[in-house]
Amino acid sequence: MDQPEPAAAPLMLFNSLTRSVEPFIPVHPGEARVYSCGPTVYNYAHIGNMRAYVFADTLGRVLSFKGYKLTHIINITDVGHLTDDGDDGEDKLEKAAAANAQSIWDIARHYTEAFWDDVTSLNIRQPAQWSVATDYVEQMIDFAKAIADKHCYELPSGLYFDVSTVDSYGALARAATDAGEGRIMTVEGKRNPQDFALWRKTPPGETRQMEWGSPWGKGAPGWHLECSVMSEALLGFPFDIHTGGIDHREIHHPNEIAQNQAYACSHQSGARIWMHNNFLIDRDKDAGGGKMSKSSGEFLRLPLLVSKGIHPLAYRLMCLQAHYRSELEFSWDNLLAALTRLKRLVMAVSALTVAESSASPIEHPHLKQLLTDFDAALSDDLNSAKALTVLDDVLAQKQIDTGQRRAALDQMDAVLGLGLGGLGLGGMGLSGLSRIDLRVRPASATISEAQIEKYLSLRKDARADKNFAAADAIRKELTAAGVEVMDGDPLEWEWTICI
RNA sequence: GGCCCGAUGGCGGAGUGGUUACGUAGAGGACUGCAAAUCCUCGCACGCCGGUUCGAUUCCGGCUCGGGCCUCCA
Repeated sequence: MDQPEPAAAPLMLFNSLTRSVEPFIPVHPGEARVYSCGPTVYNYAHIGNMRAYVFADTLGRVLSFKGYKLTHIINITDVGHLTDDGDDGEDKLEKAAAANAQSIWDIARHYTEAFWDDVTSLNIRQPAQWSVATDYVEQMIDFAKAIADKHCYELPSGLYFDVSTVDSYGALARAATDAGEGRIMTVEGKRNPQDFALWRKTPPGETRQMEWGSPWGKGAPGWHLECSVMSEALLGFPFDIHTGGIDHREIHHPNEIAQNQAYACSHQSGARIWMHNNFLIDRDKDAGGGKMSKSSGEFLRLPLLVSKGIHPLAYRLMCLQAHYRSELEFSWDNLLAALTRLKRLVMAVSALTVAESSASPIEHPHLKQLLTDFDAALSDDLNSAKALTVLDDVLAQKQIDTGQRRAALDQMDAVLGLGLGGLGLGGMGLSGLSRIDLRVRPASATISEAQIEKYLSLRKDARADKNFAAADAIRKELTAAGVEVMDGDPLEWEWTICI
């Protein structure tokens, strides 16, 4: 007697525009087109920054899991980001180039590559395209030309967008339209405090490393323009989902929407759904705690975690344990807790041997139910925390055939991206994580692995001779060297992580 | 000053009008020469004060505390 197939849950997503959870209805049937605000490559990304890309990746993986043909764009901002809001502040990249006596293009390339390294480490799938802002300057000029007459005005410092020319400016931010006692810096001649630059002119007598000719003089595009232009060029208006950090909800995305409305001669915002991830919070900061930010000096980068012996996917798991719209507290204890969980997951998964005949399709009714639960959790505005508990549940069903369970886990890990299965790692070509991959050598370690093996071999002999005093002495030495001995474990030893 | 959000066990973090996920830490057990690792089992929480309700951690109001945005930030 066949059970009816459980219906897949409709994908529900929180739309910042309406501040409510809405069904995902693609603009183009069967497709999902997503644009994510990417990094400004004037500095390294800290782990808080990377939360945004873990989130965007999770969204993309869920869309793929639900059967949509995904086109994901992430931009690289290599021009146009100012050090202040006055629209006449220094360009961050120009500033960084000057500080390091390097070409601005070298700076951008260096930090872009560092960012891509982090993306790879976190098993974030490659987007359809990394759109680089400086490749689109001509299109930005064309875009600005198209809206200049009706929506813009020129000042000595540049071309400005008049926010009063579009409907309901700032609706996304839910901000009051009058400036009040806001701290927006004024530029002489701006019509509205919120007006922003589409084009920033190079001040007379100066030359910048990055500047282009335009109808408004030599200069560089404003920051907001690039996302409007690249999202339109690569995805077309309207597209499905625009993502970014929650900080963009107040300024950058409202400005982007205003430009899109002007360009499309429509009240539509360009994207149907705007999604924002919340911040990673670091309470332990000297300055009393708060969100991580690049401008406050020291910050945590992924390679620092790795240098302490923590596998980067532990950070991914830490992100997945929380909802993307919740603030997430960073602490080393937390990260280590995620690392332990990841280690146990990897062990449990690798213990599932696959008999050739028993893999997919999944037929066991309980496993089918668990897959349905997994789908329901993620379809409920990406509840990855709950989805992870379903994954645990699959591992706990010891009475079910291991091949069947392994197949179910592979499907699940295709969405979670934790490198568990090895079969379901869409796009990355990473083979499944093994226990030994998680044994990351800390930078502070001084003992070589060959030495460790030698000690362990000596200890094994001592134990065989029941010379426990000698065995314990060797273990003590290894402990002092940051090596934990584990006799009953096939791995035999592990690095001790010191924070 | 304006706008907005949050408060769940030791820590982190889901969720819910009535049996309160999960992880990690902790306790007990198995295993071990011992320890570790692993496995099994088990405690432990819904900021304060009112209101609505048969019943509130969950809904409403107030309070306290914390955080975010209004500068650059994911």
